[in-house]
Amino acid sequence: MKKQSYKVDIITVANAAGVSAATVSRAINHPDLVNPATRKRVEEAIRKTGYVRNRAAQTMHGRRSATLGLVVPTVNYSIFAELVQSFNDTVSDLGFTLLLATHGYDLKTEYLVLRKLLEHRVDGVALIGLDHSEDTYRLLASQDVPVVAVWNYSATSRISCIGSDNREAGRIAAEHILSLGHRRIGFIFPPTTENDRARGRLEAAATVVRNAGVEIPDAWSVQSRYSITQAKAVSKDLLNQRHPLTALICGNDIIAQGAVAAAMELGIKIPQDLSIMGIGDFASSADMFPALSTVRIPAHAIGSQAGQYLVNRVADFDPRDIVRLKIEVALSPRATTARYQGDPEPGQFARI
Amino acid sequence: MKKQSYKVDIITVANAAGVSAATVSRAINHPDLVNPATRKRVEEAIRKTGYVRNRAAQTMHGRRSATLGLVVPTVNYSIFAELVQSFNDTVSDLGFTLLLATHGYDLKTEYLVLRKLLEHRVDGVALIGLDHSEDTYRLLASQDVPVVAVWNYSATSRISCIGSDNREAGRIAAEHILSLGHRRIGFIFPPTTENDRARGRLEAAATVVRNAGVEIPDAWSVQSRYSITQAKAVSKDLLNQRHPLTALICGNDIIAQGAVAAAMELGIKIPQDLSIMGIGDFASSADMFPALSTVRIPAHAIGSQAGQYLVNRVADFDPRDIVRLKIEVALSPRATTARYQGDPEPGQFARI
DNA sequence: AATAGTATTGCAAATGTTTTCATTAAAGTG
DNA sequence: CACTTTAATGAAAACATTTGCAATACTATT
Repeated sequence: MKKQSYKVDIITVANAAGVSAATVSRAINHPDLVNPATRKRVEEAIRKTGYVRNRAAQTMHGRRSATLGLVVPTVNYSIFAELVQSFNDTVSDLGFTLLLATHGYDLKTEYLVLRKLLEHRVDGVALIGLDHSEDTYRLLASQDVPVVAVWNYSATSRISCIGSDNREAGRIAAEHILSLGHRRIGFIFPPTTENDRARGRLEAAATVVRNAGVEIPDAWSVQSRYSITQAKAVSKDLLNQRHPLTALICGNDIIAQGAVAAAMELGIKIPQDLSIMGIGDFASSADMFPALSTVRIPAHAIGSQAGQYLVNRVADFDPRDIVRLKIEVALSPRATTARYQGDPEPGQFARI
Repeated sequence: MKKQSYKVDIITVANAAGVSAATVSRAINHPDLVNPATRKRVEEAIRKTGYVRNRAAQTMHGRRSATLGLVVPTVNYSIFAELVQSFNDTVSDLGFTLLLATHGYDLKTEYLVLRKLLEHRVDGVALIGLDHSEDTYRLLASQDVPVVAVWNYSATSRISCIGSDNREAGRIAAEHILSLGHRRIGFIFPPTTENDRARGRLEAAATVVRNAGVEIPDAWSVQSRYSITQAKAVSKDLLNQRHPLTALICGNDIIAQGAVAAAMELGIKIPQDLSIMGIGDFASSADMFPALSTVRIPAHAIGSQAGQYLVNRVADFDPRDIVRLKIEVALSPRATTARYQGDPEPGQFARI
């Protein structure tokens, strides 16, 4: 009885319950509008027929699709994974299903996947960061779908944004290293084109360092993609050249983890011989050994706030204006950074 | 011109191109059926009007929804993240969009999110493992939607499956440890209820160890959820009790990473004082320090094979019978395991 | 030049809901 | 008891597309 092999639609249910399709629809979407006794009968009929309602039809009618789109560069590694999880948890509890798309750090691809999400008539969409192609911004404007840029905060964003100030994160990382007395500082960052997160962090960190009168030789600033394997290789390379580095500022925790592994493999003592600073504070950073010093960017809070905002926008609780929410970052000094023990007199950068 | 504020549908495009809606539809879905010149005009009209086609209408018509559902326990931490990524990459290239849902290791929730995916009329759906509620199996059968169980292989699965044999993974991990001469072995595994992956691994590992004549005191076998923080705490606890353990077999790499961090923090030398074995081989395992010995489960291959299979099933290229594909696991001995140096004469377990 | 075949297009039906409007029944109200 | 509300339901239109069928215009074939 339960295994209806052929299409069971709302009319099948209506017949089974001895009511009209309209009543079945109401029993599902506006239970308070139908007589409790009737409702019971409908529910029973749904159970018996094995009916699964068709959201496509609902969507087509102009009602909500009950989906939200989320576009991230990648879901590999922890950063965005954590964000995806909290975003999903939040919107899922509120009745939405997640349409996920990734673009592998390519903004042209981002435009294409965004289009696909809009074809599915997502009720709202979240993107990572504020670096997007002009096509992307135009498309979003033309569809006027609720949208939010997640991860980055900017006071001048073209669209609503919920996230942290990456320049601040970079600044804090650099100030921490400087305040420990380091003057010979290496930088390992991801490519900064089409990536405002990394760009903001690097620019701010480098500026702080230079403003403190500390030079950054070109050879001490290298690039690594978002991959622990590559980060480790790049770090090994850098450290093998025996530059007199005493500290390393990394663009994110994954790179920092690679740098830590590289240093340990080379027998460099952390933090005695080399301080390593990350940015991000991923799930594993606090629990690795030695525990990673980093700047905490609260991915969980960001994801859940973004989800909440989007749901509110869909329900039209929130205003249609641009909203900008800044989630504060915080220094998390742990075991991979320590005061420089060498020649410069300690406290020399106390003014920072 | 480009920013059509109000609804632009297929008819708007048809008018703009001076053709019928049917022709526009064909130009999009069956380009070969329409005159090249007309097609050009239609494409131009689409561009000009800013038309974004409505998949809901298409879905409703009974055509493909062009979405695939993926249900995972969680996307936090690397395991499933890696799988999600490769699955998504594969199906995305083939024109599908991913509907993602998570259930937090709760099978009742899994049923509910699966239902939501089916409401959206996904063209196919992938679940993790083979432990599912009876309701779930019934629902899948009644909807006869292409489905595949990912991650686990079982010769007797009720539905198609693509994955590795977790018992084999557990066996290999245990054999590796035994072959190194260890006899005092601790176990840290996740809860095994509603989780056939963990259960298979633990049962097989324990069986191998016992069959070798090695006892496993209850106190040496502890549980930890899938969290590096908890794993580290649990490991510290276990190691602090000063059981004379010489090796630890962990249910997955996350737990193993926590165990490694715990041991290092306690000043226990790895692998000299303690060997630690993981299962999974996540992205970071090879590049952490010391590099983690583990059993490789090729998440990337599994995800991409599963995606490919599902797409084929949707296109009806694959047979409708149950397909079972076994992805081989492999020992990845690295730096966290070493031959036991103590009292038992080496080679004592050579017969294993 | 007539015929058959093929390529291209349009018309209209069909898809599964939701919702407006109308209708009926039941319940208050004076 | 006649009259007005209120509650509960149904009929049918609307949503945006796809596709079977039919019609038309070409192209080849004899």
